[in-house]
Amino acid sequence: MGRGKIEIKRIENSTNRQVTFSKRRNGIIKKAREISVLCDAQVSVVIFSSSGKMSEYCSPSTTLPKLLEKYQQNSGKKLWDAKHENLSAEIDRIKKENDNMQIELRHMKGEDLNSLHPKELIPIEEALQNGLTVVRDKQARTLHHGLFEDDEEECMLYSSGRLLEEENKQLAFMLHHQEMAMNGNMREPQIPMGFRVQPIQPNLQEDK
Amino acid sequence: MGRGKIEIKRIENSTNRQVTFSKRRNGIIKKAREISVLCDAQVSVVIFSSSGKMSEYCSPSTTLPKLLEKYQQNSGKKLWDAKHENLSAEIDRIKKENDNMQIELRHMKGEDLNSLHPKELIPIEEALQNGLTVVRDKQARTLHHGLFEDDEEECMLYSSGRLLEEENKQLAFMLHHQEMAMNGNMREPQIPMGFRVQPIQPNLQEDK
DNA sequence: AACTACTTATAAG
DNA sequence: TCTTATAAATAGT
Repeated sequence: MGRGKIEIKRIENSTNRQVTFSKRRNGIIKKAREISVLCDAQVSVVIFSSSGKMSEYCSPSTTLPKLLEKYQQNSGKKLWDAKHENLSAEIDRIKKENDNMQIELRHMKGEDLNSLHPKELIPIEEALQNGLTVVRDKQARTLHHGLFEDDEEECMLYSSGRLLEEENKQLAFMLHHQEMAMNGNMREPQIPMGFRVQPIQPNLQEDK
Repeated sequence: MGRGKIEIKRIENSTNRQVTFSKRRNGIIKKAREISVLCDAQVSVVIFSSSGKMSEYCSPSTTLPKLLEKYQQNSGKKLWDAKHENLSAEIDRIKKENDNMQIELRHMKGEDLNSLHPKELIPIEEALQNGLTVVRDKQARTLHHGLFEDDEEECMLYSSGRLLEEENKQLAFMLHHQEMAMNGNMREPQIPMGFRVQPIQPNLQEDK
């Protein structure tokens, strides 16, 4: 319909193509509107031009999501379930990760240990011992270097902690060795049994 | 376009309406096909008749899901909002939970402690100490009640662990108190300073 | 479902 | 974008 008949094949001239697109797009959307009114139909039209510009029509009696829901029911085709399944799978994956961490954390806190084989306690104990050593070392350093922020509480902590600090370091040192002897190495303790802790005697040194 | 001009309003005669629907639906789908070929466009048409019969067209260069994905990006409208959003929100929630646990776990293992305020080390140390106490208590009980599975290693562990066990319990006890004194309570230690650990002297009891 | 007179859409200018 | 000759769609039969 026009001054000449045209073949239905890609219009090579870009300008012509664009003009024709515009006219025909309007035509289709007009027709969509008409059929929806005349025939009480639900219609959705989505058009992307070759340059990516989008146009749409959806009959006023519905919405695109509703219409697409109906489409799925009617056709049995899945429009977005693939996405949903991906998301669901992702959720499962993360939840599993979560559970594992939760269990590990519980174990570290001494909870739910009954379900464990005695052997499995050993790495947990080691991890705890190691964590404790690191944390205490960190605390000791903080005390040493006065790295506290400037609030009174910490000043008090600092001054009153002075003595305890030295003592604690000794204890930590002793303990560390005692624990190491106790743990993985139950068969051959590495320090003499009669060893005594003598807290107020500040000459024991950390390795350093 | 027909023998007479018609007004664009619902066709009341049901038969006429159905016939017109059929003709116009074909017309729209034909036009959709034409524009997609002529203008290199991506087109989707979904039509439901008033009686619920569905017809569709989708240009061959794409699929409905792809096209709808593009639609969402382009329009910003959510087509499968509810489910999708819920799932995404769920993922975010779990990921956050995950991150928090990960951080806690790292801290328990003595990692990433530098980012913490010295005060924050205290509860961690307490948790570690508590975990250690529980784990060791559990190990001791296991030893006591001979709950080991039947492999040689554990028999050795059992026999050689007997003495160490008692000793360890004492130490754990001492330590626990010492730590408690050191930690949250730096200002008022709860056990005398001169306290001495005397490992081989099995009369100290846990509270029980 | 086919016909066809008429309206409508649109290709080319 | 607007015009218009012509092709195409379609209302009524």
